[in-house]
Amino acid sequence: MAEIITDRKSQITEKATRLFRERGYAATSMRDLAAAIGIEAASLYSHLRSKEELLNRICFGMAESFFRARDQVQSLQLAPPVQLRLAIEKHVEVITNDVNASAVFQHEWRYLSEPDLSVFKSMRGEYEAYFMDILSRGKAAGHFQIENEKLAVLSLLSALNWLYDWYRPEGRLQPHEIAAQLSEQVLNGLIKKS
Amino acid sequence: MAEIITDRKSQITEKATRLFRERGYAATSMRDLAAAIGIEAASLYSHLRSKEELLNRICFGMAESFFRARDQVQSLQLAPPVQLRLAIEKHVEVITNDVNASAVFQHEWRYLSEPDLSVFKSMRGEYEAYFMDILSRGKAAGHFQIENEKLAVLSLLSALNWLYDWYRPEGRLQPHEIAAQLSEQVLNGLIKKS
DNA sequence: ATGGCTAACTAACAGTCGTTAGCAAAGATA
DNA sequence: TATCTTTGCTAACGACTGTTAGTTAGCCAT
Repeated sequence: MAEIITDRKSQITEKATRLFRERGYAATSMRDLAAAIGIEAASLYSHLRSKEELLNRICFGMAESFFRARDQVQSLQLAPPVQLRLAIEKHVEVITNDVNASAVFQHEWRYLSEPDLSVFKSMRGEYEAYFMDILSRGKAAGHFQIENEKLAVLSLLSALNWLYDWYRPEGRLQPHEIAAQLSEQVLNGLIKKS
Repeated sequence: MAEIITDRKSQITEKATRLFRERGYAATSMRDLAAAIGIEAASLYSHLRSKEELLNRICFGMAESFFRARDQVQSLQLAPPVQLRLAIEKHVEVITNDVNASAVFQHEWRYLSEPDLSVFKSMRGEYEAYFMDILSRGKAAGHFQIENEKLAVLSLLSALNWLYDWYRPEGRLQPHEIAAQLSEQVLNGLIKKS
C-alpha cells in the first residue's frame, strides 16, 4: 500500500482537519497535531503562521466549494423545482466530498477571529440567500407552497448539513442517490399521494 | 426590574449553559464562568465537583426533556401521520423552551467522558429509534413514501434541531406555529399540489 | 568545496487550565 | 453564648497552551 506523499503543508492541513473534526478546534493542541504527523510542535511553524490559519484555510476552502457549486447551478437558468433538485445534488456532493472539512466548516467556524469571522458569516448569508432565492421564485411562480421562507430555507439546509456525520464513502449509498432521496423528501414530503 | 434570586447552584448552571453555548465547552474556563457570576473560580467548587459535572447536568437534563416529550406522545396511540405531527410539535417545544441548553446538548455532548458519553449516545439512539418507529409504521401502513428510513429520520431531526439558533422567544412566531409549518413541510413537501 | 535554503530540532517564554488546601466570615442551630 | 455549616476568599499546584529564538542537518546550485 504505497503512501501518497504530497507536500507537508497539505499533510498538516489534512491532519488538522481530521483532528479539529474529532476533538474540536479549541480542544486540539498544536502538540496533538504535531504528534499525529510525527514532528515537534514548534516545527509546524516552519509551514504556517498560526493555529488559526489552519482553521481559516479549512473553513474558507469549504465556503469556496459551496460557491463553486452554486455558480454551476445558477449558470443553467432552470425552473425553480428542477433548480432546487440540482442545488441539493451539488450541495450534497460538496459535503460528501470531504466530510471532515464539512464538519469543521459547520461547527468550528465560530473560533475564527475578526475580521475573518464577519467575512465568513456574510458568505454564509450569501449562500443561504441563494437557496432563499430559489424558494422565493418558486413560490411566486406558483410551484411551491411556503409560509415562512426563512424558516423553510434554514430547515432545508439543516436537513442536508448533518450528512457529514452519517455518510461513509465506502458505504452502500452514492452521493447521487442520497441527494435524490433527500430531494424527493424535501419536494414531495413523506406523505404518500393517494 | 427585580432579579429573581434562586439558589447559587441553579445560577451557576444557567450561566454555564449560556457560556458553553456562546464560546463552546472547551473554550470556556472556570474563571470565565466565575467572573460572569461575580465570584472567584475556586468558589465554584463549593457548589460542584468539576467542570464536567455542569456539562453533564445540561446534556442529561435536555435528554430527559426529550424523553418526557416522547412519553407524552407515545401514551396517546395515534396513527402515524398525526403522531408524527405531534412528535414534531413536542420536539420543537422542548428546543424552544431552552435554546441555550439545546445548543449545548447538540454540540458539546462529545466532551463528556466515559461512561457518561456512552450513556448519552445510547439515549440519543433511543430517541432516534422513536422517530424511526413512527416512520416505519407509517410506511408499513401505506401512509408514507420512504426509501431509506435511516436517512429520512436523521434529515427530519436535523431539520428541527437547528431551531435553537434561530428561535427568539420575543419573536413573532410562536413555537406552535413554527412546529405547524415544519410539520407541513416535512409531511407534504414544498411542491404545491395541482 | 561552498553558500544558501528548507525543515526539522531543543529550549524556553509567559500565560492559562482545572483543581485543591487552608482559612475566614456569616448565619443557623443548639 | 457556643458550635456547625455554608459559602466565599487567597494562594498555589502541576500540567498544558500557542508561539518564538536559536540552532542544526541535509539538499541543491554554484
